[in-house]
Amino acid sequence: MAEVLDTSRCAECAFKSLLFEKLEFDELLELDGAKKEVKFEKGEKILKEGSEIKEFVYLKKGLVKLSKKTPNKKDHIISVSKPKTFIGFLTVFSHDTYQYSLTALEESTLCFIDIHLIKKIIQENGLFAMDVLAKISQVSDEIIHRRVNICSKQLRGRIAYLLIFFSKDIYHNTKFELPLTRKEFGELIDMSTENVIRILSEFRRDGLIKIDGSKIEILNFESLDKVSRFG
Amino acid sequence: MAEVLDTSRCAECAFKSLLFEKLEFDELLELDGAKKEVKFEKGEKILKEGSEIKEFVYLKKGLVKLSKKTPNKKDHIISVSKPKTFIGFLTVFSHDTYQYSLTALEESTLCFIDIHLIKKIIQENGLFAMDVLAKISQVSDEIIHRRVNICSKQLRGRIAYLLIFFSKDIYHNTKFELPLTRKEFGELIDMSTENVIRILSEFRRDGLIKIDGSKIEILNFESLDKVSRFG
DNA sequence: CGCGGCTTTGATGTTCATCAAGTAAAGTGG
DNA sequence: CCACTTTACTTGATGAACATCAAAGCCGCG
Repeated sequence: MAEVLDTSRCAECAFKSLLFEKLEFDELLELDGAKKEVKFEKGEKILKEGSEIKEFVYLKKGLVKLSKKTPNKKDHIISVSKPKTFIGFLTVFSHDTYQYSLTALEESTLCFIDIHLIKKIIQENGLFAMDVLAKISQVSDEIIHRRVNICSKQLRGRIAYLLIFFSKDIYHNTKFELPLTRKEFGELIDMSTENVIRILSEFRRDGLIKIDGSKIEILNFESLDKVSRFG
Repeated sequence: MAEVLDTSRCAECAFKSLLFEKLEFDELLELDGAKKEVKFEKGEKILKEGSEIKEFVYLKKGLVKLSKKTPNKKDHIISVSKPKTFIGFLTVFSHDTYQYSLTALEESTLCFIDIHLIKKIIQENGLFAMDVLAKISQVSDEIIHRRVNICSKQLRGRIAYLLIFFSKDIYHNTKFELPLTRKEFGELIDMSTENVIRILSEFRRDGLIKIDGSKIEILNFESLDKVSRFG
């Protein structure tokens, strides 16, 4: 179950994150008081789409997915978020309810900060406002960029693109454990589970990757990258 | 050719736009001095991807497309922007160069405002900062939402979705002139020109729409909407 | 032990891009 | 003004890409 942690100070954690660099010390103290730090197990649901936005969500550690139900009740994964980013950026300032569900893909630690406090600090601290803007802009831009890329590729290209994404952007390693089931993998790049498996096997036969269950190793990064760009 | 206009005051124009409601009068005056208002003809290129960001771009009147070249040199349309929105929101605060090209789809009037001035006002005026955040969040969210929707549908659903988008969100009318060629239509929703035509003809045969060149009229909104949601 | 969920492979039919060919409209140069 | 090119649009035919169905193996869990 989700477990509320005896929190470490924001000052220590926040200094590591780009966003909070611009905060004054008393603002950080105020954050300390108003935040909750919660740990989630792999697979645990963090937020449900449609629920009211009360807090600003920061992913301190771990990996989470943003998803949404389609009209025909299928799950659709919008994006996978790396640690040290703010989730829900996309809706927090323009909606009253979360537009996406949030689920932990690995054991993850999240900070929940009262949304009114964040808004207050934004209004009072111009540098902080600029940083939030930069971050929001960057996060949105990445998501859009990835979406456009994925849409315009054929299946082989999509799989390759996603493998390289996990390797380069998330794990910084050619060897990693895929945090998604094959089904989720398909939901993230709009293809059937069967074809996810088929193409992964194809890549294995072609010597591009090695697979052992959810453990994946990229053997030929250059070729895979070519497939990702032109497939 | 693009024509620099004898500009009307920001105060008048801006008061109509949500974003500028929160500005003080002297800030508006400052904007007046720092902005350029330019008119573009249909088809004219406004910005090229890769060029340096010096200005904040506001679409006062008209319609523009955001596009990008794929690695194999094809054009890809990211989004179509309605008037009274800020373009380039997606990159202005996180990059030095524009990530997308901008082209006028109709005769359009755009305002260019020195980016440093905007950043200065954001830092000094908290309410303005909050408004920019809300807008940026909303614009990004819409684009992501549309992209995800389009990706997850089959061709019939995509075409229907886009027709309804133009009818409801852009023209507020069941009758409108499609501002895109069939080819561009395809570039926007990732499908071949031929299939755009084929499916439009199909919709015509089924009595869902009426087509006369680029003039389109939606005859059966409900059915088209069903196709859009479940196709 | 048996059930359900995840994974895998093969077979089948649908959806879609591509190729080819033709028409219409619109600009271009003499 | 007319031949000439170019560009957008349209339809049909073909094959490739892909989803779906079916069946079987695997593993964790009650």
